Formats: sequence, C-alpha cells, structure tokens
Amino acid sequence: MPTHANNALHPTGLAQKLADSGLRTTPQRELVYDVLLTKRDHPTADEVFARVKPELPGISLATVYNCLETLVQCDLVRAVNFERGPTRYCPNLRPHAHFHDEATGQTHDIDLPPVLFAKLKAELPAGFDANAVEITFRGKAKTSLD
Amino acid sequence: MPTHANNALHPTGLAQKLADSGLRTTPQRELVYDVLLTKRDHPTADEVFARVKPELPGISLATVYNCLETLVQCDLVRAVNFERGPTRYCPNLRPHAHFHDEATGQTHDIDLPPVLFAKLKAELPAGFDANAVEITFRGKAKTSLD
DNA sequence: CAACAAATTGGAATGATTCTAAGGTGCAAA
DNA sequence: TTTGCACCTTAGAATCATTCCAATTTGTTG
Repeated sequence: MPTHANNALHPTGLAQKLADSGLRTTPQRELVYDVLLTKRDHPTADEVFARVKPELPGISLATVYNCLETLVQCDLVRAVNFERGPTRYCPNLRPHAHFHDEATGQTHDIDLPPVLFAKLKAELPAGFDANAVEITFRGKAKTSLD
Repeated sequence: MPTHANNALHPTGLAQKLADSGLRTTPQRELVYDVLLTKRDHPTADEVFARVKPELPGISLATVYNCLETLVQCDLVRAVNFERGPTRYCPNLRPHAHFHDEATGQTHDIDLPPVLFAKLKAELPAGFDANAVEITFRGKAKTSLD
C-alpha cells in the first residue's frame, strides 16, 4: 500500500495516466499535481513553484514547468491563458469557461451546459472543424466568490 | 479635400476617434491603421512593422507597438491573443469569435449572432458581471478559406 | 551489477513586450 | 512669429515568462 501523504488526492488518476503515456511517477509530479488539486485558484508556474518548494526544497522552476507541461499532456490539467499574462493551471476537467475579474485579477471557473458548447460549434461555417472552444468572460465579480 | 493616398480606407474614423481622446493624427498612426485595414489577416506587431517599414523607413518597432496600443485604446482595433503567442491585431469591430487553424496558424473571424453572446452572459451565476466575452475555436479549416 | 532511458537541475538563451531617456513636432498663447 | 509645452517618436536597455541546454541523478531492465 502506498504511503505518500497526499495520495488520497489523486487516488488512481495520476499514476495511471502517466503510465498510460509511458512516463514515470515522480515526487515532483505528484507534488505539483497535489498543489493544483489542493488550492484551485488557477496558479501560475511561479505560484506553483512557491507552494511546492517548502515540501521539496530542492525542486527547480524548470522542473515545475516540466511537470505542468507533462500534466497538461496527460489531460490531467488544463493550461489557461488570459491576454498575455502568465499561463495558469486548472485541474478542472469538465468543459467550462473562465471568468477573469478585472478588479482582483482572480480567475473563476464557470460551468456551462454542454449544449451551449454544441450550439457554438454549430455556428461555424462549413469547412471549419473545431476540436476545442475556449470561452473567457472579463468583468467584475461583485462579491468575493470562491 | 484631403490628399493622403489611403484616406479612403478610414474616411472619418481614425482622425475623429483620436481627436475624441485628445490624441494627434500622425503619419505613423495612419499607416499602421491602413495596414491593418488593407490586409486583415490578424498580423502580429512584427508583421505590421514589416508592412509599414517600406512606406516609412524610419519607423521603429516601439512606435508600431505604441500605435497599435493607441488604436486599441481608441476602439478602432482589437487585440487578439491565442495561447501565449504574440498578440495579433484585428480591425473587425463587430462582435465575433476567432478560429485558430492549428495546421496553418491562421486566424479567421467567425461572426456569431449577437443572441449567442447574450445567452452566454445569461449563464453567469449571480454576482458575475461580464463586460466582454471572448470565444476562440481551435481546429482545422478543411479548405483554404479567406 | 551494468547499461540505458527518463527526469531533474541551474543557468544561459529566447522572444515578445515595455520602459527610459533623449530628441522631434506642432499647436497655442503672448 | 516666437516661445512654451504637451504630445510623439526613437533606439536601445530592461523585463518577464518560458524554453533550451548540458550535466547529473534516478530508476528500470537485462
């Protein structure tokens, strides 16, 4: 039985998906993934680095970038970009949009009914075949929400 | 009567909107705007620079960035970002989405019925007040389209 | 255990953009 | 019309996120 403290956070997902791609489960990858699952505030690579360092003081920023890229490749995490700001990372795999609060800089997940994504794709003229749609709202969130 | 060669391209828009913001009409700003209107392929700042230089050999890249920023501020042009790539510029002011062709890297405008934008905003939970929605499709355009 | 592939690391390199300081430019008031 | 002044442009330096690189470490497999 595994003894890693945070194992409960990713019961089978991480090791499984990594193995599926022929990749190894490393302490760095586990920890980076844990950090994303634990505080789902769309952190940047730098922020992930800061949260990870106390646990694994020897980790390098390059490794954090590598791990994040790996997690994205394995479909465990999504990279989110907002107007040339640093890339943010999101472990929410459901199809959803993002709301960028102009006042606080915070990013919120917005769940949308799948039918809406379908309707959008249906609007594409013939000849356009989309395999992904990204939707980003920009504005102000009146109260402090999650 | 004005004698500027490209004046037909921006009959009143540019000078007017600049004046509205208390800004001057300069040869650099006119030319950058002309370039955007003439070839609407969502060029980057570097590409705009390349197209502008033959007309105005002394222009600097910094100025191109400045002009583009000014045009965006005046609501004459929209800045478009796609996953940390360089910012692209688009003089299409109608509300529309973008389709990013993964094969060619080209960006296409996709006009969407305004009601769809409204429907999207209607999905936002209470407390979220969006003043803009950005929609980006990613995929392949089967044939070569505009 | 030996050999080899996969991962990590620190630092250098890159690319887009912004900043800075130093001239130009042109309207406006005297 | 001169002079003042705010606006603009310019070249180059600086910045920031990210990627690349070469060397080392780690883990797995024969």
